[in-house]
Amino acid sequence: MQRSERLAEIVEIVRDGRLHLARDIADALEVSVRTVYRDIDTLVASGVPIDGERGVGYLLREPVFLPPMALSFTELEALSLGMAIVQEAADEELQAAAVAVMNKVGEHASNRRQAPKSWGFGVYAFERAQEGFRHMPLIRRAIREGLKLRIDYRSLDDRNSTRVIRPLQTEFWGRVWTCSAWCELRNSFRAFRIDQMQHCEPTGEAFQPETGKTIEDYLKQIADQMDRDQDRS
Amino acid sequence: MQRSERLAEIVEIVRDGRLHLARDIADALEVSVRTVYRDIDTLVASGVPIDGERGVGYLLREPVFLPPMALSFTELEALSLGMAIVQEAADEELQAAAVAVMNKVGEHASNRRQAPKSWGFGVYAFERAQEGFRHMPLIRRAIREGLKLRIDYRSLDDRNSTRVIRPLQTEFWGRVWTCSAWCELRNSFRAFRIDQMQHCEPTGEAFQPETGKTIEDYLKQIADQMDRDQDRS
DNA sequence: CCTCAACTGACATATTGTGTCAGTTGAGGT
DNA sequence: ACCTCAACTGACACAATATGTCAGTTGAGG
Repeated sequence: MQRSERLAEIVEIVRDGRLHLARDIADALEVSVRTVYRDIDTLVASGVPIDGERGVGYLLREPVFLPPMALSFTELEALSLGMAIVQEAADEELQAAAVAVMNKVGEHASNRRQAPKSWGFGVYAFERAQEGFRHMPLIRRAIREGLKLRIDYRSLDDRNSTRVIRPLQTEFWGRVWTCSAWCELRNSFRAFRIDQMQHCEPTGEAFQPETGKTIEDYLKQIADQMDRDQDRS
Repeated sequence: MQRSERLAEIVEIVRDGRLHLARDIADALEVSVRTVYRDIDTLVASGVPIDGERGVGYLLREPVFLPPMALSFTELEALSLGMAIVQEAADEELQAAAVAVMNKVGEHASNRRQAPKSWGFGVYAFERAQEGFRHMPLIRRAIREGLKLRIDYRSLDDRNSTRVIRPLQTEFWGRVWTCSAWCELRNSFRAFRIDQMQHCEPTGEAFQPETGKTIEDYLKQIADQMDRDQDRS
């Protein structure tokens, strides 16, 4: 195995977010431990955020690494359009992320002669409702990490309630965002408009995927319901 | 200079879309020509689409290369959301490109333990109007390559006309797409709804950016107009 | 103060990369 | 048909780099 391949392999191994001992990595790649130390040095020197702790092991910090990646022009256009829309249609955190993505991609794509300066897209007419985005970063984090949320919700017919939910997915409907969740008050799936949440905070409790209460179950339930509706008509 | 750095350098050099001789590359990197041939072998072997032609030189084919890139979770979410929207809201060519982008990113992002299987986004409620997308791939190509287009257009008050335009940018309005262009019939900027174009074909003529007729001029004109409107009120 | 595992330095050895040289090949021009 | 150009290939000696072994040091946690 080539050195360069091995470096990529180490990133792959460490990327699962768990602890890894230099010894295990060395065994997996069939090289000596010393070589692993040297390789990790090289990786860290070229910017890969690997943390090593004495007596503990190695861990990759947050970022996900994309290997050198070939995107065609059309794919770059899709990317550029998508990021333009996100900049109009989502909360500030995602807006900033979209800008960051375009910067990372752009700085390398733009030093080609044949590449146009402007990517030829404009995106308008998404009504900005900044208020409605207020809770989105928290909700996204809760979905990622499996955290229960307590929300004060005002339904469309103006009834207020406080519930604990297990957030599963957010949906974008062109203008408004909803969050689908397992509702512990009703003991079933519910979709909540994010702009109708008066308040939203983590309960401090985490939840594990549980049969019957996962996003897959929810999507299946919706699909079944659609089938039944069609049978009726 | 390290071999790995040098390989990256060669990609940088060749990326400008012009011809390069192995000799020139060798001079620029202060290595022998033989080494350049070997390096280019290596690059081609790892998938970089460099074309060499005997007696001519080297050329990089279409793709743009992104270097190993670190994306944070939030940036990945922005990407994922954007691609999901593009899959709903654009023509088939862009849809396919969006899928391809997610596949490229996904195959590397998804073998992390902490990464959720679903990225927690759903996108709905973009009315698909496949007919309206018919001319989009051609228009995008025309914008990229600076090609004049002849269109049969039906305006919203049902008047038909045939014009030659210099397409500058496409805009997405949530439901419909428009194309802003310099109209050679009216000798001024016009925006056309792409779904209202009955027919659309390249004239075969190309155009160069020309003072007063570029996308920058157009955007500036719109900005000026907005200022005037505000003064009036 | 003991253990664990990350880390460092030194040195011989194995592997890989590089330049030089001497060719071959294919396309385009004369 | 022949020439030129520049991509390409193979071989070989030599230079640079990577690797394993060994013998340490360091910092955190028990």
